[in-house]
Amino acid sequence: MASERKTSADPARSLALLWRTREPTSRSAGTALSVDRIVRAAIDIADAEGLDALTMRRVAEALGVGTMSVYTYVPGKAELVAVMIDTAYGEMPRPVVEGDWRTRLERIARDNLALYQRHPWMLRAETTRPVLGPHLMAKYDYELSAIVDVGLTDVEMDAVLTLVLGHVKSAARAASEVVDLERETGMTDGQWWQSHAPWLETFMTAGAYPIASRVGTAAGQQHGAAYGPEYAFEFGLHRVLDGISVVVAERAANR
Amino acid sequence: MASERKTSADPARSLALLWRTREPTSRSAGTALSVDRIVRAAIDIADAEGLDALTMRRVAEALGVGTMSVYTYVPGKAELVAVMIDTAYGEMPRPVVEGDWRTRLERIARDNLALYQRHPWMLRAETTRPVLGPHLMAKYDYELSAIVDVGLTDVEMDAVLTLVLGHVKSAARAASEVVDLERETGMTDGQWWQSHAPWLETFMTAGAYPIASRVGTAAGQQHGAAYGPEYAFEFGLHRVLDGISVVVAERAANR
DNA sequence: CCGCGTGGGCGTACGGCGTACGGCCGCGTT
DNA sequence: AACGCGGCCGTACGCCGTACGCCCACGCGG
Repeated sequence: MASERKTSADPARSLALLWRTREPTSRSAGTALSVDRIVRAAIDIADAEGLDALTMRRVAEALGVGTMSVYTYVPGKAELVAVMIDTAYGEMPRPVVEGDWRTRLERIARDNLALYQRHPWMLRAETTRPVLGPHLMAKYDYELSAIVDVGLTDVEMDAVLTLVLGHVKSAARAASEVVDLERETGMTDGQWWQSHAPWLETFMTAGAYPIASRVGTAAGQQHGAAYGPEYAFEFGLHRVLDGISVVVAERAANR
Repeated sequence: MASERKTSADPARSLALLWRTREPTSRSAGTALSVDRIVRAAIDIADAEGLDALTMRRVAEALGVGTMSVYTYVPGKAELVAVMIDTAYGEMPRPVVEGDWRTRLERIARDNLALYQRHPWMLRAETTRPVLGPHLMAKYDYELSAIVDVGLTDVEMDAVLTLVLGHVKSAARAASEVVDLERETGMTDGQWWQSHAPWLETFMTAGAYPIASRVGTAAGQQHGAAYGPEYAFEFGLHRVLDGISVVVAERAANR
């Protein structure tokens, strides 16, 4: 079962780790381990095999050291995951995008989707409070800059970003579920449905859930699975941007 | 760490459990345990102490039986959680709402938010494929009926619901994080920020992240924490509904 | 040049998890 | 009255995160 949190009681320790406040002593120069090497190894494992495969023993093994050596650099697993998350944010592109705010926001949404596709474990790890590392700050700053001049209040800008990123995360999660259900059961999404459908029909007395049956099969088969999540992402994104346009237009009119 | 899934290889067993296909034999009449009693106990534990506190030993203890007795009625923990989820869906109200589709969708969003507030563990448990139990079907059917006559295609109706419910879940998750961070650290959201802020300022060299700093403090202090998540929910919901209005109007015009 | 303190590395162990396995026992059926 | 089957559950296994304390080599002050 998920856990995380627990520790983190000491803000100084956690934040110092995220911000890498630790000038390398002459002593630690020639050591085998470092926070960076540990984080890199951990991300590789999580990318390749998912968050469940990420154990402290596994990380240590990948680095060729004893399990407990990892704890020399990282207070615990929760903190390791936090640094992994901030590191992943650091990899994101932050291009200067020509065009209007809508173009920029759409680009941001797609970049975030790509992030979650590259690191699906983030979808299950980001549960607690935001990490407050340097790369998250940079990301937040960059994303705000895309809409800073459209006439919204600061609070509204934050809410807009929250909305867009929330949608991306939801859609990414749906897509990721399809993928790793496939990995775990060895069946495609379509095959999974086919194996469950006959049983479902057995239970559902005819005529119960009429709308659900019609829409469910339509939604299921029209975009024959695997393309489903992408459709949901695109549809939702355009709806969300349309909705934001309304406030933006309001503000522009009142100016 | 989170796990779930694993088992579930056998659709028949899982679905039969969800749909309670199991006529009570004369033998099982006077038994102490039942799927319902187990599920009820499990939901009580998860409601009161969170998903981390939900262990098979704990459930058995609450029922006054041996740990392994639970496995007589439930194949494993993943399946238990699935039944818990479907049961929770069953508690939701499904009133006939007067008014237009927007009124009904808004009501649905609030009902779903209330569900997540009553059962915060669902936010962390619903990760895998939807449960396909009778109550989820009923919920899906009911929610579709709210927008069945606005002129959208079946696929679009599904996407609209996905969008709205996704937003609700994101907002509920944000709100839930505030609550259980408070429970775990014993500090309010404001206190947490105050304890981290001085450290953050130490690390952030002045002038870095200018927009993030301004907007972050504005967003943080204007609606002085604890009210933040509610604002994000309301703001996002109105934006989403506005966005949906646009497609609905398009379809109405083209008819 | 030498001793020593310190910090990196890690072996062992503990408590807790999900659950496989096999046995016991009392009831309903024949 | 005998039987077998299904509810019940004690024990044990292999995982997990991590507390604790030891060893050793290295860098520095004398």
